[in-house]
Amino acid sequence: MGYDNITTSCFNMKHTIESAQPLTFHSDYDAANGILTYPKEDRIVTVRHSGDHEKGSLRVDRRDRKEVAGRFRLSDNMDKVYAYIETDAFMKGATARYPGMRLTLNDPWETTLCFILSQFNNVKRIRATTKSIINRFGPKIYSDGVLVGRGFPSTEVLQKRKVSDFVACGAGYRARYIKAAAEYCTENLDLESLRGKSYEDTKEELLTIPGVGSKVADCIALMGYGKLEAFPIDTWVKRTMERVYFGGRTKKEEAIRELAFEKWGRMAGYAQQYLFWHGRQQG
DNA sequence: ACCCAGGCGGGCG
DNA sequence: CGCCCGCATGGG
Repeated sequence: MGYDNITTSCFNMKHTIESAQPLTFHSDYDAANGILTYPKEDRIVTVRHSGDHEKGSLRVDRRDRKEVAGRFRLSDNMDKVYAYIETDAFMKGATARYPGMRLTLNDPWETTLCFILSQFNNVKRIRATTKSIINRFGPKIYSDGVLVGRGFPSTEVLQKRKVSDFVACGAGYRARYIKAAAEYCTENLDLESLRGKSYEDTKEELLTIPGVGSKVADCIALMGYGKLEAFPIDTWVKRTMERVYFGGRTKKEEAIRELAFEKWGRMAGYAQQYLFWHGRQQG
C-alpha cells in the first residue's frame, strides 16, 4: 500500500474543515493530530496533515491523491485570491484571522443534501442529521473484508425511503424536501449533467429542485460545482454586510448581491466564505 | 422559559 | 410581483 505526500502552502486544515462546508457535516476530524477521514464513493479517505498553514504536507493513500487535491482546491493560488478580494479593511481582517481557509469542492448531490438540511438549522444538528442519514442509508464500505464505514447515499437509494425515515434522522420539516429532491434528481435532473455549465445556468437548474432556493442553490454552485462567482447570502452574511458596508441599515438581498459583485466579482465565493466565518465568530 | 439556527414554499394583498 | 408567515427540533 503506497502513500503520497502532497506539499501545501497557505492551507489551514482546521479552518477549512470547520467552516460549515460539506466536510464539516460528514467527515471526522481529529484536530489535535491533524487526521481527517471521510467517505468518497467506495472508499474511506484518510488525510494526515502536518506542518502549518504556510508550509505543510498531506499524507494520503496514493489512490486518493487526486481526490484530496481536488477536494481542497489545492491548485488555487491563495496569494492571488487574497490580492483579489482584500479590497477593504474588514476583508483583510477576515483573511488575516483565518489564513489558509479554503473553499472545498464536493460531490453535487452530497452538497445538495447537506445544504437542504442547513436551512433554518444550526451546524451541530446539520452534522448529526447528515451523519444519521449516512449511517442508516449509506452503502457499506469494506477494506480487506472489514466494514470500515459507510458512503454517501445516492439519490436512487434515498428516493425509495419514506419521509418519516428522514424525520427519524432528525431532519425535521426538511424531511419532505429530502425525499422530493432525491426523487427529482433521480427522475428529472441529473446533477452530473450540470458540470461545465455557466454559473447562471447552473443556478437556474438547481432552483428547480424542491427545497432549494436562492441561498442553497448558490452554496451548491460554489461548493458542488466550483463556481467561484457564486455568493450565498444567509443570515450571517446579510447581517455582516449590512453592519460593515451599509452602516447597519437593513438591505434587500439584491442590493447586497450587487455590492458583492462590485467588490469581489469572480472571487465573490471566496470573499463570502471569509465574510461568513469571520462575521459569525464576531457575533 | 425563550430565542435562534448557513431558508424555503405557499398564500395573501 | 413583493412581503410575510409557519415550520421541526435541539442547542445556548
